[in-house]
Amino acid sequence: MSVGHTEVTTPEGRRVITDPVISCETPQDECGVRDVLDRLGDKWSVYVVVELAAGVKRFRQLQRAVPGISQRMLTLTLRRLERDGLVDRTVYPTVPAQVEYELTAMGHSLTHLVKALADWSIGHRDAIAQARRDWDAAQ
Amino acid sequence: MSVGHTEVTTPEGRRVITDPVISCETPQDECGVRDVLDRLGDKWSVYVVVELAAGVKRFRQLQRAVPGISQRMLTLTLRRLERDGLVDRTVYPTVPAQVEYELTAMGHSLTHLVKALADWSIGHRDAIAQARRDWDAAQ
DNA sequence: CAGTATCCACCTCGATACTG
DNA sequence: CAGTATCGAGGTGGATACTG
Repeated sequence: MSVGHTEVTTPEGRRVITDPVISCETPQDECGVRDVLDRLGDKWSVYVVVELAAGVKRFRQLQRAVPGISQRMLTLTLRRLERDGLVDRTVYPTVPAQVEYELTAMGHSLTHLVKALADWSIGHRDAIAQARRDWDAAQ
Repeated sequence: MSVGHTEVTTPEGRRVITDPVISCETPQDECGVRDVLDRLGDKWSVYVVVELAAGVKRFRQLQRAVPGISQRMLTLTLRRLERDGLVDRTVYPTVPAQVEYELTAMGHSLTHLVKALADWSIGHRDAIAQARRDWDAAQ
């Protein structure tokens, strides 16, 4: 896979792009970019990752920290993150059960990007909201 | 909204996090972070943004550049990006019609994050794939 | 506390056909 | 070329109830 592009100058002098910027040998797997985006794209992963970025947390602690997430979705989200090697799960055989979640090294390396995304998000939320109002009004 | 956290040291000497890292006055709108993530999370937006990051492109050009995208999804994706103020659409009243798409300034500012994400993705795809194999084998 | 199981509403997306 | 319209399959996520 490659990330790059080819610029061509037309006879009219306009610069246009001819080649795909992301090109894959196997378009089906989409170069593994989807692997990450699927995790970032689902409804809760980013919030869970951001919470865990601050440190180790238990299941209930996470559920309180992420407003609105259901038990089912927190479980699913954590399992997927664990499967992808982004989160470690530690079970303490106490009664009642106690389980700690923490980011792996790979999970932490993703954190910087996620935070940058959150910051961009917050910085542009008003502009986006305004753009939407304008667009909707124009329709 | 705030991005931050509060560390507390327990009587046992363990550091734990008590407060949500992302806290919103209105949990419903999720601080506008979802506004961005929804766009990044859908199946095609990132690819379209990456293609447009390289320069102006027409509809068909985009469709060729993004393997597998249907006419319908390209239209929907572009409309949503346009509505969010990330993409500009210019119609030339020729026959047949010709429409050019390009990133707005805001769209370009998102590009850096998207590229960073794509790079991270590519850099960790093997590690993630391996983690998944391990996890699946353990089940 | 930390889950699992089930059911269901919704929404996204793909395929297909048609239009200016 | 650049769309729109319609249909239908599949997947995501919420509510609820139950368990070790």
